[in-house]
Amino acid sequence: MGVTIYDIAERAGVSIATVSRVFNNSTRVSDATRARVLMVARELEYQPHASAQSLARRRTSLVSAIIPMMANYFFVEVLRGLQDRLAESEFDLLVYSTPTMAEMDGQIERALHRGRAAGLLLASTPLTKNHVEALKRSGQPVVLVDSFHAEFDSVSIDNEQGGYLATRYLVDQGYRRIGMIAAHPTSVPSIQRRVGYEKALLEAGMEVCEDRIVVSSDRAFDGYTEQAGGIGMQALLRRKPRPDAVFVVSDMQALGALQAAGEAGLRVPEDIAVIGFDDIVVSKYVGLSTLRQPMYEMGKLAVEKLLLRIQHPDHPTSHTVFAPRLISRQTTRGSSSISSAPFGDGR
Amino acid sequence: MGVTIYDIAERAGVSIATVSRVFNNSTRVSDATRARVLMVARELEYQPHASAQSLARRRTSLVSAIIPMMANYFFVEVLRGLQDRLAESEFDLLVYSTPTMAEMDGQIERALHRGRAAGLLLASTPLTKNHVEALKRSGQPVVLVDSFHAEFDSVSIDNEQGGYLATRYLVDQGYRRIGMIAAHPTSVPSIQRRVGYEKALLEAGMEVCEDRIVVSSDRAFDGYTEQAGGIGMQALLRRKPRPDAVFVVSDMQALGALQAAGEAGLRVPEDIAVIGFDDIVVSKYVGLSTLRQPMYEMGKLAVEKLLLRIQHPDHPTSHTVFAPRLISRQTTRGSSSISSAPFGDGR
DNA sequence: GTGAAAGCGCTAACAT
DNA sequence: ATGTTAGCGCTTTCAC
Repeated sequence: MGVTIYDIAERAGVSIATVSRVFNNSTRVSDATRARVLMVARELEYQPHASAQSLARRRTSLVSAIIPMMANYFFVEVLRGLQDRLAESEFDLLVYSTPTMAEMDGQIERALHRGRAAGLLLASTPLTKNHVEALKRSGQPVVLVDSFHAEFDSVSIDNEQGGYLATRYLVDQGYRRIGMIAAHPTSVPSIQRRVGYEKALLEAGMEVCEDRIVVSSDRAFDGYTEQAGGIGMQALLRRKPRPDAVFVVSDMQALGALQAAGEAGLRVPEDIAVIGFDDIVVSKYVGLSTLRQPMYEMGKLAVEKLLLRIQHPDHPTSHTVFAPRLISRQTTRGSSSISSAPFGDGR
Repeated sequence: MGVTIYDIAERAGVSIATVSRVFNNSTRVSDATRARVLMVARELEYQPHASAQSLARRRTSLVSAIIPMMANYFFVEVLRGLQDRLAESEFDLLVYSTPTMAEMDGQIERALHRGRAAGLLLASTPLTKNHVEALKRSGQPVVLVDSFHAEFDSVSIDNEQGGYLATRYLVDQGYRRIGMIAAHPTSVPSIQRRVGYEKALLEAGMEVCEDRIVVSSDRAFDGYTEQAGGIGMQALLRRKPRPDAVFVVSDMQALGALQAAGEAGLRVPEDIAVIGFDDIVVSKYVGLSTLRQPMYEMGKLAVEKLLLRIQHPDHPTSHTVFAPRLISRQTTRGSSSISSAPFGDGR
C-alpha cells in the first residue's frame, strides 16, 4: 500500500541507504542523485513511515500532555500555548485529558507507554509518591505546569503572592470582613493562596477568622468547580456578620459564588465583593476581578523547557515562577473601568 | 534501556512468540506459562514499545484531530467530546490546532504522515478540492465535524433551520427590523444560516433588506471572531432606521456585537436585541440568547463514526445532522428567566 | 559518494 | 501449547 524507500530506491536506481540519506539530508550525497531521489519521491508522493522511523531512530517525535478537566478553561489557554510552541518544532502533541481526577493514573500510564512520546507535560497535577516514582523510572523528560516538584522542571505561578495581592487589594478598597473560599484542603495552590490571604490580613492589622474561610470538601477536582464555589458562597452568607468581600481561589469557583450571591438577592460588589484567581476567558465578560495567570505563556515556556530537556537530559532542573497580576473589574469596588458592565472591559 | 520481550522470554524460559501471545491474549497459552510470563513482565515493568507494535501490526492506535482556532470555545467542547469517547477506546489522540487558517494545509499534511494515525477528525474545515484529493489519496478514514462533504462521514448541524428558528423567534417577540451579521461570504454555515433567516422573514411577510445584512470581510477565521462581530454591529448601527434586533451567526461575533452596542450607548435588548449561534460557554454567563449546537455530543459521535470506519473501511458513508435548539436568555425580550442577569440563568 | 547488511521491538504465519 | 522465522520500513554502522 504505502510507498517505501525501496520503491524509490528501485525507481531511482540507488540503494535504500542513499534514499534514507537524502531524507535525513545528512552525509554527502551527490547533488545529482539527491535531485533524482527527490524527484522520484515527489512523483510517488512518498512519505516516511512514522512508526518505522521512531523504531529505527530510537526516538519519537511525539510529546504527551496530560490536562485534567478540560472543562476548566484555564487549561485551554495552557493547551493553546503548548500547541503554538510545538507547531514550530518537529513534535506533534498527544493530549490526554481526564474528566475526573480518578482517571489520572490510567492516563499517566497510557502516556508513559514506552516509545510513545519523547516527553511529558503534566498540567496541574498533584503528584503522589507513586507518580513521582513512575515518572522517574520511566526516564522520560517531564515538565510540570502549574504545579511543583523539586525533581522536575516546572513553570508555575506565585500563589502566595497572588493570595496576598488579592486580599491586600480588598483591604485597600476598604473592605473589612474579608472571607475566603478555598479549594480542597489538600490542594497545594489553594493552601499557598491562603497563606498570602492571611498574611495580607495580618499585615493590615486584621484578624484571620476561621469562620470566614470556607474549604471545599469536593474531591472531584479539588473543589475547583463552579458548583463548589456556589456552595462555598452559600455557607459564607450564613455567617454573622456577613463578609463584605471574598477572595475565591479560582475563577471557576468565583462564577458559582457570584451566582449564589445573586440568588441570595445580594448585589455585587455593593453588598459583597468578589475577587477570583486565574482570569479565565469568561471572567472578562462577567466583569470578575481576579488575579491573572499568564496561562498561554506558561504553556509555551513549558514546551520550551521540555524540548530543552529532551535534547539535554542532564541539564540542571529549573523552576520558573510567574507573578500573578491583579485585574480589577466590576465585582470589586474601585474598578477603573468607565463603561458599563458587563461589556465594557477590555483586557 | 527498555525491557523487551526478549528479556522476558529469557527470564521466563519461553520464546518471544509466547510472550507476545500473552500480551495479545490471543491463542491459547497454558495458564501456567501465562502466569509466569505475566509475573516476570510485572517484575521487569515491561511495557510494549508503541512504535514497534504499530510497525509490526501495520496499524497504529492514534487518531488525529485538526481543530482550527482553539481560541474559539466552540472547539473546546468538541474536543472534550472527542476525548471522552476516545478514552474508552484503545486510541490516543493527536491534536493539531491552527491559530490561523493559513496553517491548515501544513497541519493536514502533518496529520496525514503515513503510519502516524489510524484516522482523522476534521473540525469546521472548509475543504478545498486539493484537500479532498489529498485526503482521499491518503486512504485514511476521515470524519468531518461541523462541516460537510458528500464523500466523507460527517456530523454537523442544521444551519438553515437554526437561522430560521433564530429569526422566527425574533419575529415572534415582536421585532420588526431584524438585521443579520454574517461571516465571510464564502463560509458555508453562514450562508445556510442566512437562507433560514431570509425564509423566516419572508414567511412573516417581511422584506429581506440587503441593507440590514452585514457580511464580514475578515478572512482570518471567516469572520467568526469577536472583532468582526463588533465591526458588524457598528456598521448596522449606522443604518437608518436602526434595526431593532439582530441575528448574529456565531456567539463569538455576538460577543463583539454586544460590546459595540454597549459602547454606542444602547441597551440590550431594549434598544436592540441580539441572538447568536453556538451557545459557547461564555454565552450563559453573558446572558446571550442563542441557538445551541450540541458540540460535545457532536464530538463523541464523530469519534464513534471514525472508529466504525477504521474497522469497516467500506461501510457506507453517513451524515448526521443535529437540530439546533433555541436558548432564550437576556439579550432578547421574552426570556423566561426570572432571576437577574447575568448570573441567573442556568442551562 | 554509495551500497550491503544488521538491527530497532514487535507480530504473525508456519511448524512442531 | 509453544518455538522458529520472516518480515514491518526505516536508520546506521562499516565497507568499498
